[in-house]
Amino acid sequence: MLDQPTDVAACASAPLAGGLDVDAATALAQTLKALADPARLRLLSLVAGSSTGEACVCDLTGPLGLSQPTVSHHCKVLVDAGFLTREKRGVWAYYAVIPGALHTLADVLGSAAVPADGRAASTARA
Amino acid sequence: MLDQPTDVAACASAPLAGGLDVDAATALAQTLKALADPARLRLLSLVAGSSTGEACVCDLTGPLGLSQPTVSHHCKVLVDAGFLTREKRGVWAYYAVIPGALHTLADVLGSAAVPADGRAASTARA
DNA sequence: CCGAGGCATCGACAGGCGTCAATCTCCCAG
DNA sequence: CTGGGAGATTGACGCCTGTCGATGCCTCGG
Repeated sequence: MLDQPTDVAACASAPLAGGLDVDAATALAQTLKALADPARLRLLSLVAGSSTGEACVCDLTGPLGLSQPTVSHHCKVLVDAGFLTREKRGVWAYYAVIPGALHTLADVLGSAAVPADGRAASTARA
Repeated sequence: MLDQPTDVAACASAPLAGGLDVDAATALAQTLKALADPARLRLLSLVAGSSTGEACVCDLTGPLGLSQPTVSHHCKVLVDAGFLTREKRGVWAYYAVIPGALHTLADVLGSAAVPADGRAASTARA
């Protein structure tokens, strides 16, 4: 299978123009970047696994082994990325996972995972 | 480094011990971090959308607008994360997406995203 | 009204990561 | 055997980010 001597221009001829455009890739990367952190993954898991489905910052600092400002920062990132909701009740701020947020992301990744043969991915709108 | 929880027992009684453990979270975060980059997302998309399902580095530098070392670096990251395969044929190195890699990741995220009603993913499924 | 406590914000620091220029290695063509 | 080209590696630089201590805000209890 090494018979493309004349077609050596394969490297330069294929336009390869498909795929996500720059801003779509940037947006998806930012969403993924919000999850690409052990502390935030564990934080999400703790909140999701809570008996009431929500947790305040002081509940998370212990299990996570992080300081209160750091936990607050991670919560803000996850809220900003659309994975958590923040509800201030009295002195405490309760965070809860947004149902379907992770599933939506999983669906985007799964739909992009069908290369099949006819360039299925392309612009897989979010 | 690892501090010992002094058991402040602040506001809630729930110990919140569930969730992913540290190493699982770290591993998943590392996989996600490999995808959390616009250049790598577009690279994957370009390779997956290629007519032959594979592409060499010199095919990617143009569409990505990145230098050859940078593209090679991103390819290495994706190969290391289990999203791409590398096959050296002659002078060129052809990269192809591993079928099911993205789907597996999507499945992990999706399964963790089903809190159903109470606690869901991870441990303690009663 | 005043003290206490939870949380967000600020400033600072260290580490990681993306990027490129320069260089090296390897393989093929002649 | 020699030249050329593709790709990987190295070193350096700058930006981004995770982390913490200190501090301010805001709400509740007394």
